[in-house]
Amino acid sequence: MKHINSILAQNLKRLREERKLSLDKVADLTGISKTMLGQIERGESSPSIATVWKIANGLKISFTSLIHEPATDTVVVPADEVQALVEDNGKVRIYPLFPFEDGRRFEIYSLQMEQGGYLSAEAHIDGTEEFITVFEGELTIRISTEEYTVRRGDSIRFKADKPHVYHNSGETTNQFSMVIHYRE
Amino acid sequence: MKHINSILAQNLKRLREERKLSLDKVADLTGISKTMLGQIERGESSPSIATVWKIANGLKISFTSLIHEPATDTVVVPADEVQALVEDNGKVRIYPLFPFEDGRRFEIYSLQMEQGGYLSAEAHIDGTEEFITVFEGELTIRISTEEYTVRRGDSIRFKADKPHVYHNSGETTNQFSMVIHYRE
DNA sequence: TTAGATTGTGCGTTATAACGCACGTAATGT
DNA sequence: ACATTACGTGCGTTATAACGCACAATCTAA
Repeated sequence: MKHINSILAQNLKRLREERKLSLDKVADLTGISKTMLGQIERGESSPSIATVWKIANGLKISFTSLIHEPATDTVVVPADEVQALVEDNGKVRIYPLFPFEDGRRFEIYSLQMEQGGYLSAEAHIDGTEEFITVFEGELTIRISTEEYTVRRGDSIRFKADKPHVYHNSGETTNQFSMVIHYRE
Repeated sequence: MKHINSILAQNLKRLREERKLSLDKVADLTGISKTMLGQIERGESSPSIATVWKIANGLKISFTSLIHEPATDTVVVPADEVQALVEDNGKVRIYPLFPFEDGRRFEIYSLQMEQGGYLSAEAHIDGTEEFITVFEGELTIRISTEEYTVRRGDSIRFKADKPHVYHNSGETTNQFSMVIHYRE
């Protein structure tokens, strides 16, 4: 969600400049105002799919070529650019580091829970597995009736296609990474 | 542009019902209000790409699977569902019948020009060709300095990578089809 | 039957996409 | 030097996406 606008921005700008077209020309070809096109190129706007469709048609290119991420070998995600989701009245902070994207069947989170924090998760889609490594503090996971406690340095893998609960059972704030893998 | 909303609508509804999810559940998974989700499913809204991105992520599916047209063998385009583009103060009406779509390298229009109507077109991208068949009246096309007049039943093919002008040189309203082919 | 929960839709409000217009800058021409 | 054109951005307005709330219909429970 963070990138999609900038991806479109880059693609549109690149495609336009490759063809040496002005914003006016593209506006004429697509039926989208050049003001809007400019804002899209600068990543200042999150256009509707109808607008993107018109642009693709006007430029005679596919929809996907506009939203497809130019294959990069390396991506850096600075900590301060990740906006946390908070749960349990701020006691639990979830950082989505590498969200699910086409091609990959997993996503990676980093989580932080204050002492006593709780987080309950619905059952994921069938066959889904989670891989957790604890870097700080202590974490207790309850899956159905079973309960597992993992501490600093420990890891755990479990099938996440049933409801499960995370709980900071230690005395300090904990921190751990989570990889969620979705079956093909 | 006409369909994109309904394509997304169908895909979303299908994917949701396949998994037996309620709008509330999907709202929870995606962070999009169920009101909006409902409107999208009914084709009443043209969501922003950021919204579509969130839906794709929440449901763990690719962006393209949401906007990809379910392969249909047959498509009917009723005349009254084609909204005309008008030029030359209403003297020229352009009906986009089969717009450019990924996979195909051409698009098909139907045009109608009242007596005396003019329509000038910019140069298309290099290698582009137009195929025109006149079904009613008379049509004169000027490409650079050359001029060609085609009448009912006649056809013409020309390279459209330079500016060209269409003109109804006859005494009655004319009508013709136009196929524009873009080089690979 | 009645009470409770769950589902999808309608309504009013707010946020923002999208537009037309006009301005500042840069490039071009004479 | 000046005028002219072309290009991209800022501003104010309008259209509409997106939200929260609440209602009507359907299903469950007892």
